[in-house]
Amino acid sequence: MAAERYNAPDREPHWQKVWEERDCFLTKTDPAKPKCYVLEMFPYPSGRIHMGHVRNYTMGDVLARYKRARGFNVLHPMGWDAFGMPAENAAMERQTHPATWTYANIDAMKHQLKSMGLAIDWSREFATCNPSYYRHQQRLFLDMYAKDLAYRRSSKVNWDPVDHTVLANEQVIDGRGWRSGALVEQRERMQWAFKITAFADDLLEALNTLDKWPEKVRLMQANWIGRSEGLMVRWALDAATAPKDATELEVFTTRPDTLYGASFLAIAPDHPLALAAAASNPAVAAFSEECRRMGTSVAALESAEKKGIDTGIVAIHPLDPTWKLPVYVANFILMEYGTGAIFGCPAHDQRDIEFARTYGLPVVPVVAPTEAKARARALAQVEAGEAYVDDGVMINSKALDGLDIKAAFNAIADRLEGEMLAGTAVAKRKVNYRLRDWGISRQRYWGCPIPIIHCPTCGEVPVPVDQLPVKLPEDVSFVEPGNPLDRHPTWKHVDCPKCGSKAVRETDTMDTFVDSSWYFARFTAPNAETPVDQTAADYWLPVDQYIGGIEHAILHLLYSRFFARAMGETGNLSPSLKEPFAALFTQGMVVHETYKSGDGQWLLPTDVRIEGEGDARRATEIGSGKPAEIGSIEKMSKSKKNLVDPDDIIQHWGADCARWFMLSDSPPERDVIWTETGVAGAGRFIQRIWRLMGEIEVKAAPKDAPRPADFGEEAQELRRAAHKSLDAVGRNIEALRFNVAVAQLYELSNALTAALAKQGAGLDWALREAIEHLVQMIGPMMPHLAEECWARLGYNTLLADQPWPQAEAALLVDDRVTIAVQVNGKRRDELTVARSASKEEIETAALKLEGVVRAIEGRPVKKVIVVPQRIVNVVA
RNA sequence: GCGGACGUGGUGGAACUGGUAGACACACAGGACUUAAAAUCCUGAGAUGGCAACGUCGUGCGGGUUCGAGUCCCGCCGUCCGCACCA
Repeated sequence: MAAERYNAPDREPHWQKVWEERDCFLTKTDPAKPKCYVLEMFPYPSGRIHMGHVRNYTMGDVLARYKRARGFNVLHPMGWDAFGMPAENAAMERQTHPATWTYANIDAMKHQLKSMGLAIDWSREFATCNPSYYRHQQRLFLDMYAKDLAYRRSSKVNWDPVDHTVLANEQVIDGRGWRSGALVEQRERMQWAFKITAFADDLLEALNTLDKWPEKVRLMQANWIGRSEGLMVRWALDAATAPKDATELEVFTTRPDTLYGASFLAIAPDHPLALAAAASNPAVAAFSEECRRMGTSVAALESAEKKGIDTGIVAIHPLDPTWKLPVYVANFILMEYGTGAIFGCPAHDQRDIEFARTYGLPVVPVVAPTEAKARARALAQVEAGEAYVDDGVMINSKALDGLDIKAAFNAIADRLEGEMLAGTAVAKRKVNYRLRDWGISRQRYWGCPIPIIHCPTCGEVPVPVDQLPVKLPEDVSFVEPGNPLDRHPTWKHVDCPKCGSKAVRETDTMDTFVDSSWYFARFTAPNAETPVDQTAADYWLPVDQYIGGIEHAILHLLYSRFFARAMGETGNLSPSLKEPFAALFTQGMVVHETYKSGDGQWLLPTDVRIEGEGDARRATEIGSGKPAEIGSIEKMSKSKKNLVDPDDIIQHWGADCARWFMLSDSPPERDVIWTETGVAGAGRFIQRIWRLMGEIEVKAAPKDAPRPADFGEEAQELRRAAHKSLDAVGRNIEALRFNVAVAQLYELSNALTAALAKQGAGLDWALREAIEHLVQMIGPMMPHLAEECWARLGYNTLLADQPWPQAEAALLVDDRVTIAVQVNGKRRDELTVARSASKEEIETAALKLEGVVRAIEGRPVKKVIVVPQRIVNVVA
């Protein structure tokens, strides 16, 4: 027999062609069949797929193919998240039009994805930058506008004063514009927003129903929504110190119980009171100006050194009119949260205590544990500059002393709700959310136009539905910074649809997160005349398994959940749907070693040669022959050049090899380290299967041979191994534990290899059965190889159309089990008994074991714990 | 800064609901085949002591609960992710 190697790069295109010619993966809406909608987050068309895509789409593909084999009508589509900044950057750098660049990238990436052999229904493909998609998105916007779910309000942007353009947070580096280098300013602008806060409670509550989502994602979303119950408290301002017309300051607090520990008030730099103070106080104005230069990123604001400035304004404590507190402007107070003002209680808030110590403000503990020692410790901790944030009872709080914090909260709230300031209650209980409305305005060209016309007489006028889509003009230039739509000579000038007078189009486009917030629904009927086809959506939704990166844990997923609700409210989706993704899986990243040349330049893995092992491992720069430095393992990125091109891998090893490696070893939710040796190992396994096929052809029973009446022990053993794999691999694929499924397939191959050397009744039949099962189980993971093997086994059907084989229950349980026997918790021996052995039988046998007798050393046996089929523990 | 996760041999990892830690793979070492190499096949291996039988230690660190802890609880350390205009 010729030991020919399996030539993947030669065979893979063949099977891809066969699948395509036979329309294998085209899906029809068919209510008669059970459905399964498998979706991976669609890619941004950057130009080339990367290993992260390979991993993501392989996982989805395994599940999609497996579910097909299990008899489901599987929807597994693919599209392009095609709007976004990189296309505009490319346009500026290379003088290409964003559309040209994007569509060329889509072509290239589609070609690459096809070479992976994915079981995708390509007839449903769409790109979000195509008017045939965004026209429906504009429709959704108008529907939301009609329901007041889309509205305009003033909000902040990063303004580059040199380029006269709005910058994304990632374009602000150390407070400066990435191109101009100018100090960035915060500016207010009228901007469009979606009213996601209208659903805050529902978005939070419904997290409980998402039992197939990772706990951590639900937690992150819950924290992001940030529901808190607190009190709005109005503080009177000392008229002698306050700016004209400013008589009070309203503060939101979740800890009114600590009011007696207050030592200052702090407001955001853009709080109206701060602006008023700045008008007459140059120092405050200068400080506020400095804060504005921090940009709009919360991370930057909050990790900056805590700073503030005393405005000179004095507030009067709501519980004691003689108690006066200073009002500061502070850089860590956010206008977006609560009222943009807080009262500082240093003893019980870490930020406040740091602030108080910097500015010499009093620190008075008002909560402490009851128990003396714990109280002393808590007070010492506060003394040392660390806030006490745990539970306790009130101290230094007059009438509240001795109450627990919850009772104190209520006592204060009740009292202040009853007291009056300028005719209305001083305080009011309030549920507050951290979640803010979703600002969708972008001052960019390459996005979905917002279908609104601004008329000097009629105001905001929606573009009539029959005039959609509002298409992006094609004749634009990117030589100057700023939004090309804004400076376009004709596009924005239109007549008002209502009164016919001269008006202008909205030139803001939508955040690209809008595009990706409803694409899952569009896939169910990608050519429908309405955004969504009810019948198709009702059948297919929700997505049964959604797979993507953890970096989308909050925004994209929360926005999609919001869209499902908003579309329900506007009649675009069934209101009963609510949750778009029934199950979510977040996969880890693909990481790789980094390399640097002697002069500190990053090197591509293909530019270095690695020699040696362990500590003796050395890298050499191939071009120059000079030694290179081996750096840390990091997420694959262009900047660090630690990239591996999927094309190279597929051309050299084949798609199956890349797929198999992506599935083996690392658990899918964790990072996987891409290594050359790992790919080579996967390549070896492919050849091993191929050789196994050759040997089996000689020794196995022919196709369709009748099942023997009796199996010898060897045959029985192999059959048990095969059927156990069948059961376990199926369960592990369903649970997306691909690495474990892979290990089980290795074990079955080992068992097959071992069985080949044996003889026994029925073994030839068992070999045939086992190899067929192995090939079928490999099918979802390495579909090309599996088809090739299937044909070689004598079938002229497609493996892709075969049902998953049924495991025989009788072969799944062994009648004898080996259990460990411990003495005082340490394993000393083991015992093989009948599965059905009773506790007493096991105990008797265990106590006789040589290892057990030795370990007991003649001591009396105090107790014997027997867990049948598991363990025995002798306590002596 | 805030929020969230993760940590097991030389390496990636496995271990069902607290029940034999290290399955499976990579790398390594020895052997077989070969003129030789590659490929392939067989064998070995957590660390440590011992010729061996066998013992001791061992799941980031320090405590705790339990007959029994990688798994549960408390406190640390380290690494990574998100923070609203990157997608």
